[in-house]
Amino acid sequence: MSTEGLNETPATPETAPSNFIRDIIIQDNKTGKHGGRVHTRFPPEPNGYLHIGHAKSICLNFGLAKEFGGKCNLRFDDTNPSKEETEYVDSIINDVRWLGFDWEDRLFYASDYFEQLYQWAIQLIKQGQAYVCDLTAEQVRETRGTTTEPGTESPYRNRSVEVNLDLFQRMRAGDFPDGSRTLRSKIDMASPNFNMRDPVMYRILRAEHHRTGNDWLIYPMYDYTHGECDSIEGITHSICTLEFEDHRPLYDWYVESLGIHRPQQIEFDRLNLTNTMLSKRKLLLLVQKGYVSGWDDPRMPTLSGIRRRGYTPEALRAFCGSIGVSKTNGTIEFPLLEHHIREDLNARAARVMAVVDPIKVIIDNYPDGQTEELEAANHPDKPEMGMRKVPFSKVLYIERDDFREVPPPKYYRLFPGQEVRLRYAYFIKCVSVVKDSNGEVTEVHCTYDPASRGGNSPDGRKVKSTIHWVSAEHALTFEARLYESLLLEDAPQSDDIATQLNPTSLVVKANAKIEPSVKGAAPNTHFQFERVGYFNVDLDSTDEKLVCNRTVQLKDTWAKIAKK
RNA sequence: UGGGAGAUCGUUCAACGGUAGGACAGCAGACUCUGACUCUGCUUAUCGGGGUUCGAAUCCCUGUCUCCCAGCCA
Repeated sequence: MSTEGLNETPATPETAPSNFIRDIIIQDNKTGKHGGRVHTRFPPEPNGYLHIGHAKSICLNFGLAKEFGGKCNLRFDDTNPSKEETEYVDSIINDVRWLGFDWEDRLFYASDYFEQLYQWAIQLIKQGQAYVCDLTAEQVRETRGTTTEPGTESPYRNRSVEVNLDLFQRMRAGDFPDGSRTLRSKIDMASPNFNMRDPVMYRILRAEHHRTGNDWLIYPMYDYTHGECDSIEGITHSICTLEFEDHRPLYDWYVESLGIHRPQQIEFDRLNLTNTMLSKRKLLLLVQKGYVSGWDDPRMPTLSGIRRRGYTPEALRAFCGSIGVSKTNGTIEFPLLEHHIREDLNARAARVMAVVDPIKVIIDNYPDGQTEELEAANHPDKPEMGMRKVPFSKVLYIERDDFREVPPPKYYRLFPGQEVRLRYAYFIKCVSVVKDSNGEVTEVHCTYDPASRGGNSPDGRKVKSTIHWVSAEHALTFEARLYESLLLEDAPQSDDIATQLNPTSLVVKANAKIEPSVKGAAPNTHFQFERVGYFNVDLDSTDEKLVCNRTVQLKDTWAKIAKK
């Protein structure tokens, strides 16, 4: 045991907190398995936008490479042109970069290797390990067998090498219609692993590819492609998610049959998060059906959505580092993500006063028409972030929730007879209220103590509460977009997305008020609206109209007390 | 049902035959010009049953439960 941290051992690969993949790499480096090299890759298919689940994989792959002085490639797995688009390629490049990772000059595409893959397919045909099959998709399915029964061999399985070579060449040349033939691996129709029952390597598909256009009429399947791409790039550790465990024997079969460099496939559990969905298919549905405004809707778990919401790459990286890597298949609680964004923003975001749901306060004994400027700190713990001036006058707005005509137990904000502090300003005491015909309070009348200017009374008098405010005359009106989780707390497990959506996932406050100092703030500037939450300036903001997104609420002890 | 993988506080990750620990969440308190932050303390776990061992979360056997697989998707 260490002696009270006297000679603290520096963190080494052996002593730092680890995970099973890191352990494998450490072990491999010890045995010299890959010559001490660490080369990983992040291989998305460009068929949608990246989400937080991908962030876990990105941080893992790039993080491991960085830690061990290795490299990590960005490679697009673009073997199915019917689903892939340049729009997705661009967004993925942008998102990985935003997350803070650099693939240097190693941006690759599976489609870069189409010709090589084709040549290797010919090699497998020549080795008697691949054949052209004329069965239809339906027939292939019917002959695949079941969990308990072996499949039956294709009648085309034993064609001669010459015939196979000719047919395969003609598949490429366009002699046959889509779906009429495939190139299959000759492995084992009786294997308990379905992936080994003569898997399809190539299909005939007349679809325009986002990079190769109409050059190809046949496209390689994932299983045939992935290991070889890894091999070409010299990947040492090919990290993927759990559902590919069953594919590993096939991955190995291809690189071994071809006699090329064999990377090691390692599977880990994909990220699951409560209160949101991380399936590309469902996210696409949300976009298509208009439940959200787009892939970058701030409620979306996509990197572009979460970025617009105000999450930072630093927070996301910290989150990914904290969730660990295993094969357990668990679900992370959303509050852990919120914890990390609060932690990051608490350290960096400038404080500002904004009233999201305003109610008018009139200081009866404050001179009409008078304005003064009060000093406010931009950050309570960071004097280097400076001070700013906040205008004060007779008519103010405070948060509606900060006033109660009849205070509940333990409520110590403003109510008739109660004295509170206006942050950085004065002590005020509520003396009366004005109501409209519905009995709703429209004005709260107070008196202030001029001696308490700046926020403290010379007589040492204490107040229980400090509330935030803006001057009605000086405040900017802005639109506050208040977000909650996309899905209901106890969302029913079903494919019907509509029934799972949280109806209050977005609440727009069009008449929110904010101190004038924020005027002109650039999009994506982060603020803490004191006592309310962390917000950032939305892309929709213009010079005339400020729009802010609530990134995350501040922790709210009062809300818990009030609930009891 | 055949194959593959997994099971440790509420959640998640660690402990790699030698004191079950951290983070988040929760609870209680201190501090506070943010009911924020910070700080202090507390609650709670080795899936069941056998074995091996001086000693088992860890090794062995057995049972149970959960996840993945029968695309010409990735």
